[in-house]
Amino acid sequence: MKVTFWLLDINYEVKDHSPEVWLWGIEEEGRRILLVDRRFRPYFYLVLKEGAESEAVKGEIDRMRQDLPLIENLEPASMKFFGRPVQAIRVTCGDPDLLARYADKLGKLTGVEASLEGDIRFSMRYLIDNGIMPCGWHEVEAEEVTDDSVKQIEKVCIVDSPPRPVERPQPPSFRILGFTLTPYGRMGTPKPDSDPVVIISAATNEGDEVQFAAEGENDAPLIENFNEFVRGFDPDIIVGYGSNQGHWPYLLARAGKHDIKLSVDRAGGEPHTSVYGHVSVTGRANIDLYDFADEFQDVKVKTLENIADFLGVMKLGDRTIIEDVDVPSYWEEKNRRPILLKFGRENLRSIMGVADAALDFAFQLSSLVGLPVDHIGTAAAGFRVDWFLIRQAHGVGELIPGRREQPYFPYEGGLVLTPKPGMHENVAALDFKSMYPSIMIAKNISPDTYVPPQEDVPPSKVNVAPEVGHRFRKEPPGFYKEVLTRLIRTRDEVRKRMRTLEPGSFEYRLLDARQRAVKVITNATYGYAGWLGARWYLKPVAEATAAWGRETIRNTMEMARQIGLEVIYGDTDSIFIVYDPEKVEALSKKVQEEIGLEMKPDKIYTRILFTEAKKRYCGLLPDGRLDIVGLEVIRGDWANAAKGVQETVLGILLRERSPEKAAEFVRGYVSGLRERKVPYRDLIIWKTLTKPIDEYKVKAAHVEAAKILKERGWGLTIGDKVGFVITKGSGKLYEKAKPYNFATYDDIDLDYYVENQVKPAALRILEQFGVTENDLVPN
DNA sequence: GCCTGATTTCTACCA
DNA sequence: ACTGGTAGAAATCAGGCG
Repeated sequence: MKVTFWLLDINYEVKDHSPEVWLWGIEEEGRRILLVDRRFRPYFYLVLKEGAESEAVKGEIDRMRQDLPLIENLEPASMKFFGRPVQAIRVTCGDPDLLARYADKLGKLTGVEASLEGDIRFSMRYLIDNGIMPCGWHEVEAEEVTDDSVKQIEKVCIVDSPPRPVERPQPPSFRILGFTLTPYGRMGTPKPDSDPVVIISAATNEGDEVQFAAEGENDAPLIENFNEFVRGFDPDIIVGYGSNQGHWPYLLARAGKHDIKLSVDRAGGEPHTSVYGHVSVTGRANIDLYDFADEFQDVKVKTLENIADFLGVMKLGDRTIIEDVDVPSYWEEKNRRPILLKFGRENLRSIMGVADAALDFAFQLSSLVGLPVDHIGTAAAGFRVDWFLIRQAHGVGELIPGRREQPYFPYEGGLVLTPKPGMHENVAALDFKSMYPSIMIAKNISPDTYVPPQEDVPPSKVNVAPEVGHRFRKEPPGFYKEVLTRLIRTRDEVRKRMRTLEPGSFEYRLLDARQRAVKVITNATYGYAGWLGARWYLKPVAEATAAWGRETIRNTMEMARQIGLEVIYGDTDSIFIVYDPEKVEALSKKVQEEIGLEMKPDKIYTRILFTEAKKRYCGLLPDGRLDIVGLEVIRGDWANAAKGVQETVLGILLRERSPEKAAEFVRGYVSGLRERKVPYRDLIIWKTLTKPIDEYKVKAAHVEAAKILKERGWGLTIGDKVGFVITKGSGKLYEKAKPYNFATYDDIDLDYYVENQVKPAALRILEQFGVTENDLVPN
């Protein structure tokens, strides 16, 4: 019987050294289905040394068979490795969990140059070899069977033939569950060992909203209730915020305390932490929206409430925020408990709203890269590119390189010009359309086209990178060139189709998510090529790309000058020039003809202000908005007081061109600040802990604040943002830093905020106009 | 021991 | 746990000072 399904999750089981692949999906008719494939075997490749005989190596392997009894098959294979044809033996081994060990052992044989692909996880192997994409539709021949095990699924089938992808206009309708916990700890950050969960809030995309409350401090019943609720609703997708590192592990630990099995998956098991640190709920897609918070670059402190506020899902002004440590005071008081429950519901609504904004992208990224949607969020950018490339390589018979330990040597990157300081009228920022990918395509830069220095190749056959001298064959097209060309073409096609659709329509949204996913992978490829962890790492690739980039921007500036355009600034792939439409048009044309890359105006500024610093400027756009780049205003580690003042100063200067008025404003603000009129929250400074507290070499304000938090029971880890204020006292700054929630307005060192926050931020700009520190002293 | 300028450490940004 | 280039604050070091 033919089954059409949308792939939600995949896992595998090993029974008596024999693997089964389980594909969890949703049928077109909406039934939830499990497809079991018992026909697939894991394997790896042994690449033979030059001149080594396949039969001889087979003989070597045969002599080891008693040690490696699960070898099922040895098959010669003609493959490519970095574009070079190689002879290999494909070794099939029955048990996927032993594959890596077998691959290592056989890699040491005399006739073997390399053992490859033994590190590809079995479920990924299955997807790749069959061309199956998570979050996509497939057809398969399968027989329905009756399944009497504990699986929570409507239909179980045994697969007869490999599934193949098919096109369908839209995904099935999902059942989505959102959840959040309220843990209760009287000693700082709650610890699952001692502190119960007092509320579990859950909602479904069908409009149900429930809250389970603990009985006193006994959370056993609410865990049971949650268990039941999840099973009853049977979600396809589970969303949370911070659920991978926070809620799931906490809930599991609490369930463990009570000997309750948290059986919320579809296979009768429990959630478990798996690759890249995601929590896997078998048969469902567990998605932690926090893993997609990076998509919202404008939000500096990535809390759920800030992201929900940014998206307009739930405004900060309209909601309650209760810190973990304050939970007891709400929970214990009868009349305050409803506020705590309300806080839970608000978080839940935020989660559902953020899910609405982020899930399309997650699905598209998953189906582009080929990683299951529950892994894709936790996989770092480098691994996303890695898996994308693995798919592409497999498609063209390329062997997948392993990761290798290697030393790090830095190389020179993009070119940054010193700006012409001051105010400029009518300036255009021109930039190259995906410069690095375009260069990699144009120069055929790739690990497989690289010609090492000792190799003799006629100069006419290679492109030679400026400054660094690396050579790349012009033909045939390299791996990166092929891949990037396809990506760019795909994105162009998607965007073309979008233009025929109503923005806001279902398909438009889907395609927009698609093109964003393609863009993310395209833009990460250059950085990936220079990343030590990349399977296709080759320093000369990244180094040559950057060198050609510098040459490109230098040549472009020279052309601009020849045409009579004044260059004010430039950074990596952009130049800022005084705008003259005709000359700019001429420049684009010339660049296209002589360099072969596409360059166009990105933004036109009515007026733009540079200081002498690179990477920091502010422009006024025709619609009246300020475009602020690099300055304190858009940094997350300055007090709002300073950021706000700087933004206002920029506004006055660029819109009204009045340094006097700006200085007057600053004086007024400083007076107000000294009179304690600035809200406390505008004095908080946020900084990230980038390493464990005891690894810091110098004493720093945010680290000292973090230590205080830790003493009081806060659990802080790498990546956490610490909010602190500077309090009165003597000595070093770090001695005066206190967590914002452990200080009051009376403790604040207002002088610090005037002298080290507001004034420097304002003067950074106002100095350009001859305004001095004295001019900012209130009369 | 204190002052000062140079250097290091740290974070967050730009492309 | 994608790259290098950069600004800026604060801590810390190193040397001058009889």
